[in-house]
Amino acid sequence: MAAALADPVRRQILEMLREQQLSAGEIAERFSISRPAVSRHLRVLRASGLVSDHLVGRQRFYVLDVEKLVELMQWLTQFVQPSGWEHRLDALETEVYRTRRDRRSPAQLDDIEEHSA
Amino acid sequence: MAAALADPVRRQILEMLREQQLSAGEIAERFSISRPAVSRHLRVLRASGLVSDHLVGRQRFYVLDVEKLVELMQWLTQFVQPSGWEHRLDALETEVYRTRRDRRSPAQLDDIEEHSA
DNA sequence: ACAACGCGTAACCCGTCGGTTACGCTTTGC
DNA sequence: GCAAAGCGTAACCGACGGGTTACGCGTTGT
Repeated sequence: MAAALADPVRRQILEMLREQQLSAGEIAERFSISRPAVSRHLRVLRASGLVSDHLVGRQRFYVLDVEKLVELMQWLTQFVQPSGWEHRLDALETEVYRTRRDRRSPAQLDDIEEHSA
Repeated sequence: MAAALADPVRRQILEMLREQQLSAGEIAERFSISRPAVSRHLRVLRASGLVSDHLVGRQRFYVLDVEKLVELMQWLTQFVQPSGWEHRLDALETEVYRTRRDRRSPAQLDDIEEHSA
């Protein structure tokens, strides 16, 4: 998963998806690289579980899935632990779902089962 | 910097340094890969500012430098922000020094000034 | 002074990554 | 039904990453 964050393009994609869900095309047109190149970055993000996708007609929409980012955050706490953080991290999960609610639409949650990276 | 965290060996090294400073040899002997290989991982960590090093005779000791990890943490907050976190992040810097205090060795804190990667 | 130690660097090999163009499949619209 | 749109995949290629062995340089100890 950490490897997925190594690439600046992929990090930028995640930042885009922070505000709203986007189709593959919408994402691609914001980069100067070719569309297939972006498509593969999206595949990596998908495989690592950082984003979810769902099809709407001929478009594929991507949605940020913060769960893995929370894991990263938790890993980081072993190095940096401001007082009172541990409990906050427990509460994270709940907060996450609230944030996620109004992003995705019909949304199958199956993709959350994929484990790789 | 994110690229430096992509490799599992390097992440593991950071975890080792969390408890105590270690010499290059001490680090290397905990891996099954060759010493030069570890040495290069250390170079990457050094270049990205994740660790500091200081020489003692013919040994080179490595010390964790959490600053860049704090930056990562801050980047992550744009995706995950439990209520009340923003202020805690401001207080992070101070906490960092406390954590670092009781590592064995004289421990110069100058390394926090180094900016790279 | 000299052998051994601790560590970094160089040269090399090979797998992976990230870019490109060409292509194919499904959906949309006329 | 057919052309165009929207994406993904395949094949190819240069660059990079991480492993190895060989080597060099400074430090330590006798």
